[in-house]
Amino acid sequence: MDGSIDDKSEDSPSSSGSSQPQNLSTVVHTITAVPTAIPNQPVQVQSVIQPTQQSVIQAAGQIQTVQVEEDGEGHLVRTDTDIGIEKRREILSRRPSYRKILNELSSAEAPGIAKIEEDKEEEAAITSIQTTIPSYVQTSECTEPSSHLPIIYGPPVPLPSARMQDHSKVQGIGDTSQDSSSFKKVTAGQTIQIAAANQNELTTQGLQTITMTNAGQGAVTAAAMPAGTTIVQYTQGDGSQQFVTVPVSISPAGEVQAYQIRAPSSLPAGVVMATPTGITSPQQLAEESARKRELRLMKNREAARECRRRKKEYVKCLETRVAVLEQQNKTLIEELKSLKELYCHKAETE
DNA sequence: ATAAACCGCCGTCAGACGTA
DNA sequence: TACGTCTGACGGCGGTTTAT
Repeated sequence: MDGSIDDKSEDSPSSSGSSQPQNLSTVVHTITAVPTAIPNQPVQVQSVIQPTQQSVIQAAGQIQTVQVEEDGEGHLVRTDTDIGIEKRREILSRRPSYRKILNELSSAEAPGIAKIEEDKEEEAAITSIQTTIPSYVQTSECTEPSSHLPIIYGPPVPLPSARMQDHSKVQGIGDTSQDSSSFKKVTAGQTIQIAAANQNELTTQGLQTITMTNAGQGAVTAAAMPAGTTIVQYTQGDGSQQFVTVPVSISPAGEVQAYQIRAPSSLPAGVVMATPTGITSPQQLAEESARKRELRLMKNREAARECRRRKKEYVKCLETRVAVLEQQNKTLIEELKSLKELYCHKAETE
């Protein structure tokens, strides 16, 4: 008996994600697993547990050491030991974020597997990849066994340009200079060409045009848009349209007061922020607070979206894990059974 | 056909937590 | 300590299913 229970072929249709199941536990050498959501595609275990092998299973904030030992009589005995009560308390006190959980899963089970990128790395990844890979493709290997893409968590909407964010100041509506102190007045409704420090970068990756449309004049339907706000529409390099709400005061002469449009790193992807200069009146303060609220809501919207996406992925990951563990359990039971039979048969012959 | 139940998604709020 | 982020909870909305 070589410990191999299932001798399925290596190229089963569901084996595309063999790298992922390997990460699930060090106990099982090669497992081909599919989420329970896919029926009639059995989880395959090609090489099963070895005595005295130890694995750490981390899921849903639970840390457990699974120790499998041979008791000297051919019986496999599993003993569970906690990894530090402190640690467990720490985990139970506040559930870690889905990002953290997935990161832990990834790092504990597969050093090679890509982790969920941190925010800074996200931006870098977005710069290089996001514009070419649709967001729905960018998913963890845990949930998409067939995917060999790195885990990249990005916003659903491609960025205008991450590099633009780095430059951080696409400034001076209509102003192509790099001097942030010089802002020019423009007339509402006109199309503005935005320039960056490196024009080539901008035209190939980022913003191309911005059209300022005065929502108050009915040019654009803007429900629940605070008074004085204006929708800034810009066209991305891929031709898709993006909209940003910007508070703008129109002077009697029909001029837009100077605003600095920038994209601070703290903002969600695709969001630029307009900072008014020289606001003093109560009305302007109210507008400013309304703008801040809009911004906050926008960011929270985005955060909620991301949170839900992570949660979904986490749940999928857990489902996969359940499938694998169930199969593992089944295999162990079968192995125990066969060993018992073998033992009994041996005892009879002697 | 239609009302009710169910489900999934979304936006918002509140509170906990992390960080500069 | 102020601010930003994350996430549970809540309610609304639209689509689908089911019973009548």
